[in-house]
Amino acid sequence: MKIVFAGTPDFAVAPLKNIIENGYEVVGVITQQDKPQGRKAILTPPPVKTFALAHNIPVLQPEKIRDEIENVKVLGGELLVTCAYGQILTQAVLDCFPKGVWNIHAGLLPQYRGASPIQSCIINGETTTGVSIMKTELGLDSGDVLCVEETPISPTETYGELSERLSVLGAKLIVQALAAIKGGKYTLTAQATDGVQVVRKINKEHAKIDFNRPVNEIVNLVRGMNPAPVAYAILGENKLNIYRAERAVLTDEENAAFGFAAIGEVLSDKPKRGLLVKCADGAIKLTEVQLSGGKRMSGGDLLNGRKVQKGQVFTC
RNA sequence: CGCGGGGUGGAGCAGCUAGGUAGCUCGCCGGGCUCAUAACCCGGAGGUCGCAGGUUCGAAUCCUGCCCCCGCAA
Repeated sequence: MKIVFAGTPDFAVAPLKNIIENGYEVVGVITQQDKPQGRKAILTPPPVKTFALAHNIPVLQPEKIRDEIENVKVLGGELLVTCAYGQILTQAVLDCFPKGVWNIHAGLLPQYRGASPIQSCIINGETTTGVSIMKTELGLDSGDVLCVEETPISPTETYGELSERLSVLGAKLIVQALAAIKGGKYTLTAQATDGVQVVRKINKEHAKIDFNRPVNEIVNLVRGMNPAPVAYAILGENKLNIYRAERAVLTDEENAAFGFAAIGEVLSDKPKRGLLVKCADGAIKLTEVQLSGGKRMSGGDLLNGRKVQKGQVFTC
């Protein structure tokens, strides 16, 4: 069975690797174009491209895949596996593959269709997610599901950590799915018609912390934004990136003392106590932070250098 | 030539503009107070101030070159 793999970021590498290691013939890889990365804007190939080239697999990087149908056909694949590729496919693309187009989706369906299933799950405070292998059709993540495996989300797990786990899970599932497809023994299940939800791409605009929100909601936002695009808060002229945070457990004395504090006010003066900030329903402890231009450090260290002091108030 | 911040004992910072004994907070070690402590008090160890040149009687501080780290924007 000749397979073409379409994917772009790190997330897609493990599945591609596992497909190859299970003896499938990957005749081509389709990925996004190289993009300038970092401060020097160095042109960087997507991780999947790097991996493919290292395994001597032909790589296609169409600006718009729908305009390069012929090149896709030339690869000679019978089946297309997509995994975080980053472009919308057209019917003409789907028609290139007699054994179908199958997608590895890092979320449960139909609740988490769309571009940011992993991040959105965490931000929404879900305790369970999973990976779905589905048949790709023209609708957005609306295709029939071949198999699903669920996994619990730990209360402190970040976007990056969960993404890594789901990538490995996806790698396992796609190989099972390919075996089923190859043997012709599988059943497709239509997605439920209620509970459909499409989660959009997450960007910086969603990453600003509003301390008027409940503590748990902010903690989840911080988790879902780590490592990118990273939650942040504004303190005067400074922007503070927040990588990790947790609910602060307050003593009775602290509760009494903090009663009059403003929303967003820094409550702690002792580095040992950690960096506590007042929220709608309690206090949040910012445990890993980074000031513009500075290193990442604990909230305690930040207090220690007095870049942030008790009584200052974050802009909400 | 995209914009910008930074490299000072183990950690986080000040000192640099107007060169002249290495500072602060924390950690660590020892002692004390205490029923006890992450609290408090006393004492101590620990730094070629990113690297290399230069100016100077004297450089963390001024000049030149280089290396490294990071935020923003793409």
